[in-house]
Amino acid sequence: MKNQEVADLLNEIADVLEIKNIEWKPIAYRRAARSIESLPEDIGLIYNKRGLNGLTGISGVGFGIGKKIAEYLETGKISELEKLKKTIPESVINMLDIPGLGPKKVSKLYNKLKIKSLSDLEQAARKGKIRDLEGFGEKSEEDILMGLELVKKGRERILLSTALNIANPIVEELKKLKEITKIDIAGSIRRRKETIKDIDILIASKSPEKVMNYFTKLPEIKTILAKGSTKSSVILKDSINCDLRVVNEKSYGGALAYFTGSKDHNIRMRQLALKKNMKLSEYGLFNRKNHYICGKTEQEIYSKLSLVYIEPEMRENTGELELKKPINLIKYNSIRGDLHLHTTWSDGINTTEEMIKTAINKGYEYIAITDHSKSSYVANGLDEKGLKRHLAEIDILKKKYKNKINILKGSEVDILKDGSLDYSNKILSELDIIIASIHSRFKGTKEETTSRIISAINNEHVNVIGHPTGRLINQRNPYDLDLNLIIKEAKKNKVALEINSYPSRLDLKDTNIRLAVDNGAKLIINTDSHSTNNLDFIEFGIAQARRGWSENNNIINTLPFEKFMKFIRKE
DNA sequence: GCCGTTTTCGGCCCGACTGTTTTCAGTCG
Repeated sequence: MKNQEVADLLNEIADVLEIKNIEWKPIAYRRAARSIESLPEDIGLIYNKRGLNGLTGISGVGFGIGKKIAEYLETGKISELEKLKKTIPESVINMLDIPGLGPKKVSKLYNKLKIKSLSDLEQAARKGKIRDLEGFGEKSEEDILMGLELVKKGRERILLSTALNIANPIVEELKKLKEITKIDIAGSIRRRKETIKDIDILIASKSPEKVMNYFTKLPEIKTILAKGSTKSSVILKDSINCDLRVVNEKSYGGALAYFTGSKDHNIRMRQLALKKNMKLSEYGLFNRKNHYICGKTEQEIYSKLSLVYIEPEMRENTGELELKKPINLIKYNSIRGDLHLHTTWSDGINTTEEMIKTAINKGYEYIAITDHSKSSYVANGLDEKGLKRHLAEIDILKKKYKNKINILKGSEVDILKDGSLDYSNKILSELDIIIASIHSRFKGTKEETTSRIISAINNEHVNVIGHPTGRLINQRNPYDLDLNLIIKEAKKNKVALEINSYPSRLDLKDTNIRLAVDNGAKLIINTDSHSTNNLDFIEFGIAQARRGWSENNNIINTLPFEKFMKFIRKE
């Protein structure tokens, strides 16, 4: 999947063009980059199949950018970018990472003061050389030095689960203020994006000053970046930015839509409003004469624009605004069973019975206990003897809880180097459900890894491919594999691809899920729990499924038990 | 550079906040 690479290069072109003060082109490059980032299909594949026409079919990609992408796919570089980079040192571009420095200021620093790099910049700021530049002052120097610190620390996007753990207590704290009549977390958290850059909170209140004063004094706050009567921006002690916006109730829906994004979804909405002779802003929908039409709720705005209501998880401008009929996304309470659970028999920290009781409390109809197989040494995988003892234990628990929940005997079996499985077919046939996963040799070639997984899919006992791409967010890239082929084989062989809900995995990811949905493969949402607490991760898997436009019929563990078992038995 | 039932040329979302200004440019989301 070269989509991210291509998007990064287009953004790089945009950076250079911006510093050169070229208008509009950077916007076009960035729009194309974002569009490619959220493309479900591999851009290389699109080009192979349909050539340049395929590329220009991508929204935001025209002939000019299309040709550059084609050049990159064929030769591994873009000559235009190489040329551009010669006109401006690469280290100058890095200055754009500093908050408060945009293209105009960076080019001024470069042209007037000959500042070429972050270290040049630091020296100049310390020596007080920047304050004399037009448009800069003493405060600018301070801000630059602070920004340099932030850049040095490296501000990685944090996991959705981490962001929620930080944001929720702040919301709870704010709720104590009686002047607040409504409050929501908006932004990418509300869209349930897998990683988060900053926390956006929206509030309805008639006393915005009071809210702002209360907010900016919260103990969680490290630095106040901006404080106005309707908008404040702070850095939290967890080193993540948090923006707060206060509006009145009349504008709450407009503001919620605006503040939830995505940026591209908003822009498209506003364009559609203009076409209908209306204007959309965070204050709501207005007519040409600036008379308020609506804005209390998001639903009425979509409706007035003759659009179907779009759930936050779908707002990425990847075709959702062209929908004629709403998509009935899987609900957060649609899952009937968790089929990927570990216990103390391998690397889990809770016993089988504790896991079962937790699942019962969550109201599940069925679960599967799936400890590791013998090759997962580090995960304390079970050899054949261990597995037999484990199964005997499950049999006892099955009887004990038979009126409360259906318990399946399963295993997460390693897919070995040659594509064979870690247990013999005889043993596999004694189990109810098999998840086959790769846990070793991540660096095989695309062909090797793909055929390894396909061998597993072709094994009659396999029901699920666990965390199919192997990525760990911010830690490890996915294996190189041909997901299209895997999706096709999985569909043919009645094998479900897993949406692993573990916050650092979320594997398949949203665009992969969309690809599977589009191609009719079945999916299963599991938590891969290693403790009783982990069962709550299911919400993250469901969120990603929704981001991939999944409906209930795409996800096998939304099925009632008997129907679910039919799929597992490949009937 | 992209895009089009208002356009194949001339637009390109909209508003808040800050710092350096003395009415606004730049940045951000």
